[in-house]
Amino acid sequence: MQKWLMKSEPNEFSIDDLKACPKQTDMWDGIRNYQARNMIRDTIKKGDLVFFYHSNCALIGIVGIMEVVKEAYPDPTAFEQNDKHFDPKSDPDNPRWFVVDLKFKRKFDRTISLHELKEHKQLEDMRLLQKGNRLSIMPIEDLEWDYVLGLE
DNA sequence: GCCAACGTTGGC
DNA sequence: GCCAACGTTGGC
Repeated sequence: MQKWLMKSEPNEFSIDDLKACPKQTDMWDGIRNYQARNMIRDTIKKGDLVFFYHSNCALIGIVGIMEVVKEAYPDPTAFEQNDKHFDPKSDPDNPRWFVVDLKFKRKFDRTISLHELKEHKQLEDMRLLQKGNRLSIMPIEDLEWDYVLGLE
């Protein structure tokens, strides 16, 4: 089972928003980056666990855990003209963008901040901490996953 | 295929 | 709001 980290701006969609969804489950829509798309479409499997990361906010960091409950299917927002993620080049017969469904597992008692993650030498190879990294979905090594959980 | 211009991400 | 570090687009 592979582990992941996914970023979201809490102003747009926070871990509390996910928790408030019906069945505490929602589709992770709006991914418009090919590297992230490929991971969603090809690699992310049902049962995988995902760190929920809040970006672009006052307290940046990992805030909890979710679980993949449905594997890739076409992102419907790409076909909706009024949606901000509308992409006229995504053909319903040959979809360009995909989503997975994620279910809330739990929220940490505190945010494990980006600042804090940077202080741990054991985490220095984390994709998240590499300079210039902008991927909104990335794999997490098992050792990194366990280490982060140990900080909680 | 090159690369300049433009758009986006995301920490600060 | 700034801006570095990307990614994408499109003319050539």
